[in-house]
Amino acid sequence: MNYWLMKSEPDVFGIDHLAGCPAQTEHWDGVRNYQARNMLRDQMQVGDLVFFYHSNCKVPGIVGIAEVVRSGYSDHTARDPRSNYYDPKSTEERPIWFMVDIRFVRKLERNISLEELKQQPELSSTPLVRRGNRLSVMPISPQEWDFILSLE
DNA sequence: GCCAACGTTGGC
DNA sequence: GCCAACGTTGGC
Repeated sequence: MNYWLMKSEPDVFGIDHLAGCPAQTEHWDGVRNYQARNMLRDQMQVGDLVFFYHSNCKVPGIVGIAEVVRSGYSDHTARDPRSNYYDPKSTEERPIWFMVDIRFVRKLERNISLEELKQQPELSSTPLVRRGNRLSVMPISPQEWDFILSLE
């Protein structure tokens, strides 16, 4: 059982989009970064919990919780020439890119902004608050998970 | 919209 | 295999 944080732009796919999906479940496609890919492919397990983070918006921060309901499998958008995420190097037999399925669990009672997270000494070593971090999927320690929830 | 930070690409 | 150029991310 692991904890994660996943970033998404609310204008593109926000927490309310996830909540509105059939079965409140959606595949998390389009990750095209090897470090994030490795976590999707190798480490994320069914039952893992995910902080849903809104990035590239007015108030970036954690807005909800989701659960991994299918572990890593081939990201089919890499094989779709019409997709923004098309990568001709990825094939059915040898996929390069992976995705997981996540299901909406709940929204937080209030959004916890990046600004607020940065002010917490307990979170000083989490990758999220480190400057210049661009990972769209990152691990959260159990201690960090509990602490962040205690801010809610 | 700016720009710092970072990852990827490709020439050599 | 180095590294400059380029593209992207994402906070501000």
